[in-house]
Amino acid sequence: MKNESAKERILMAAGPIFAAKGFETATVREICAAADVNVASINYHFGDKKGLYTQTLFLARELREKQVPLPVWTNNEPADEKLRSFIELLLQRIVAMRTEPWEVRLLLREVMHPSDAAPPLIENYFRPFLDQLMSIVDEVVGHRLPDHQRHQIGFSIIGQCLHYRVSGEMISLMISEDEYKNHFDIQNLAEHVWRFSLGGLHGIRDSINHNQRSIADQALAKQ
Amino acid sequence: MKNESAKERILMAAGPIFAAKGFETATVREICAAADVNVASINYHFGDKKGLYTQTLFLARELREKQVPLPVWTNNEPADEKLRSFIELLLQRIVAMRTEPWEVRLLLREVMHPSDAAPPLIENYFRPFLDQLMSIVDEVVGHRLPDHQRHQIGFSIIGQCLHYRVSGEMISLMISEDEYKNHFDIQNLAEHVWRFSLGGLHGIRDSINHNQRSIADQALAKQ
DNA sequence: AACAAATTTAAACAGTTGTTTAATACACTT
DNA sequence: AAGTGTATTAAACAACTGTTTAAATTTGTT
Repeated sequence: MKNESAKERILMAAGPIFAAKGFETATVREICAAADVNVASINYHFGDKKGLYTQTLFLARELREKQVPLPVWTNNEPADEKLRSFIELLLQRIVAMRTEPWEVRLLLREVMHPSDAAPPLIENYFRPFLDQLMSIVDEVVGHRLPDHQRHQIGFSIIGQCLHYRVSGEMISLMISEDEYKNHFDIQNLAEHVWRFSLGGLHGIRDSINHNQRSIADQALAKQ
Repeated sequence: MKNESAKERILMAAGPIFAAKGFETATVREICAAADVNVASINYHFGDKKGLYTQTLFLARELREKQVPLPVWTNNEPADEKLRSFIELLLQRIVAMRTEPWEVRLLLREVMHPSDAAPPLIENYFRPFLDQLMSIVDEVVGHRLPDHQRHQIGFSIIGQCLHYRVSGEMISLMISEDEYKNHFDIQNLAEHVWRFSLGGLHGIRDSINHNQRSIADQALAKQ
């Protein structure tokens, strides 16, 4: 049972607990009990509680990177389909209710309340993710939009997905159990967010083309 | 300075502190110091800390209801414009960074981590809000969609807005200061979310019409 | 086997937590 | 003015917090 070293066991035990309770509410005694080590071990190996938290956060990112690497598509995959699978990946990463690993919960805590450890997390983890999403958006729209608009669109898509995580409990309280079971699983949500976002992107694409050639827009306005 | 009763002062002092720190991290001594009352007063007037929290939560909803009542439009306002102003209201209510009152922060805490006090909050506050949004969606789309789709659309719009609150700090860390100042104020965000969502809704509307008469869809597919 | 360094341990530390107590002060009616 | 119920107070309570100490144990090296 004690194959791993005490330091490793602490690190592994700390993850789920910090993720569930946050830095303040999680206690060192609780973590040490879960790791089956003495209360003094955290201070010996990590200096203090904060040191352990930082190390745990870095470990979470490292593990998550290996678990779900950025997707790579065949070079001629349609942009719409890329967006579809990206959204599904996003939902699966973030919102997967039952099997959600502690790494996700911990990283989400950091998203909502960034600490000093946030910047390296952004550069190595979040920005590449957002970049890939935005490059798909470029493809769907037809060309590269201004930075601020690319960001806004990215956040619109991410925001929709994240909402089912952040407000997930509240949502399940607001709709019937049947509706929740039948229409709010990952597959159905991905389908909806995809269609909704695709409509938004087409609207943007068409409003640009409208300035150049008003054909498409007239057809839209007619019906 | 002590015009109000001790009970009222406690209630007023507790709001901002619970909102800023959450139930666990906020301390009774801190609240009592802010209210300028004895430490025993909370237990005397509210039974225990939890009792005070519940009362504070109800007060927050009550105050917020008066501060920002649901908007009422002229009967012939265009649906698109209703959606526009609803989104702007939503962003103003939720995301207004600087002047954000403690009531909003406290209610948002409850959205993310519902307690036993959540159900009455939903019925009296959140559901009417969602209902109004969905009825606007009905107007834009042209008729009433199935319940699950109405909900999904509502959550797509709310999710986009909420994201700027939930992940606001992280977003400000991810984009340049200039871009943030110039393009991520309430006005610009409302404009974007509106256009993006309108596109999504038009997409849904057109895909329905497609089944009946394929004119609009052909025009879309052509360009 | 013997020494030295690294690790683990039980115990105690000083500080904070929410809550309770019993004495005091206040407001109000009779 | 006396009496009564309400409100406030300082003090102490027991439980818990992160951290430190110094002794005991394990580990690795010569």
